[in-house]
Amino acid sequence: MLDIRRIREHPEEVAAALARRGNGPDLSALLNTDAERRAAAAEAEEMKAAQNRASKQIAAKKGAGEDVSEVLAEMKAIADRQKAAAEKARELDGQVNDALLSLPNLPDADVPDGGGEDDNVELRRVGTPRAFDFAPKPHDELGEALGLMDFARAAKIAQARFASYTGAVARMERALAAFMLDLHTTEHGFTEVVAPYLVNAQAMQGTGQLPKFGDDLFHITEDGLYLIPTAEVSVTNLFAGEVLDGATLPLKLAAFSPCFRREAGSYGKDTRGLIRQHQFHKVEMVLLARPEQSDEMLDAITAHAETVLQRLELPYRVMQLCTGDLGFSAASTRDLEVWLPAQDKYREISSCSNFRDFQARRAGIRFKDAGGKPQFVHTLNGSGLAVGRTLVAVMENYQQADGTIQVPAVLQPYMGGLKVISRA
RNA sequence: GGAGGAGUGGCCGAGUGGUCGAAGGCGGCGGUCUUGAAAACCGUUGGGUGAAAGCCCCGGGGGUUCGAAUCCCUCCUCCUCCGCCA
Repeated sequence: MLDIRRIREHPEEVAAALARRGNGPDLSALLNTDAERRAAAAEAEEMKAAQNRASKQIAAKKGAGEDVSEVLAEMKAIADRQKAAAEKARELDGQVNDALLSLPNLPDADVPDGGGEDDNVELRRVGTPRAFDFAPKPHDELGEALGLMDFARAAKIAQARFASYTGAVARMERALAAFMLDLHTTEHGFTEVVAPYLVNAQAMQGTGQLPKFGDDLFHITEDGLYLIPTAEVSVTNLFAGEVLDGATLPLKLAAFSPCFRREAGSYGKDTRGLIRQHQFHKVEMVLLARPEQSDEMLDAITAHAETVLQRLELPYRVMQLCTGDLGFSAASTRDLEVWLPAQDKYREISSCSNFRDFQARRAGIRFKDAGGKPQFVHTLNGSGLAVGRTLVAVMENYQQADGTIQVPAVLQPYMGGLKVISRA
């Protein structure tokens, strides 16, 4: 959430930054409500102060055995006015808060302007797509031909956009997750975390999924819980409402989790295979940092995610998202796109973002140095990586003419030394 | 799921309607003393908002009252017992 003071003090600057995302909102209504709110709050406070003063008087008089009936009658009137003013202030406060919760983060100044995906800027390309001497097949065809992937049965017990896989392919999913977690925890200094896969509405609001994007979430109304669309939600909100010791920052956490997305509005997109599923696994890196650390940390997590692809020897490119493609909560985002030979293009496999104090403000995550005032942390996160999509990339890039799949060297120790996946 | 108990400052803990943002202790910080340390003693020690005065915060929310940490409702969390269960 944006700082209301910043909006109040530099409205043109905030409006201009928001406009860079496309159809910028009109802030004048918010500013008017905020002004009314402050006036109402001031009045309520004045009234409350009078009430408090008189209240002490009553206590003192009573203590001295004096008659208080006159003051009491006066107080009743003040109390009524106080309540009315407080009620008005509270309502306006709610309105301001609702408006703030619906405003997206301001893009960083160096984020390129653009209307959407096509305006993203390629920062670098690493690795060379392999030259096939046969037509590479999509992963779902490969998996079904090997008898190790089953979309029909998954749809039978759930619905479309769910998958089931078996044997060596299932094991590779586990191997990938284990490899990623081991890499981040042993080489990149992350602490592994397991956190809830179902969270409450407040957590979803903390990281920015609610109130605006409830349609993208699976919601268990009976219990008031939501299935997480990413471990970012659980892990970031673990620290909601806390004041952290500044010396412990940056806090670097890595979590493996299933992710659940309703994919509302993506009908007809990526309907085949594992690319766009309602349920998938992801290893997520989450960082809580001091403000001055966050730029460097965004570079770092991007590099950590790239390391996974490099170790797997998968070709990829790094994209700087433009203002029009930036997520609601992010100030700056870099996507990693892996080469998928069957699609003949690069596809997103990781998204690394700096949220600055946007999420911290919503979730109330602060830090304090010895003797200092608490201030908001900066939050960052990055996929390291989306496991399902990594499986897709491995299968497609490592496929052989006979439909078998080589196991990347780095995964072989995680798969009992298996070198090639062939028909079960 | 049923029955009961409990949530107060970094921690422990007092406070059952009035001058209580809250005794006392521990811990932290500063000081006195000491060659230094310990002990002792003195002082200090939460957060939000605001230019300030002030206002708000005793698990969350709501209510009663002129006035709530204290009374009522509701939700959450934890503990004990029973039931069920990976």
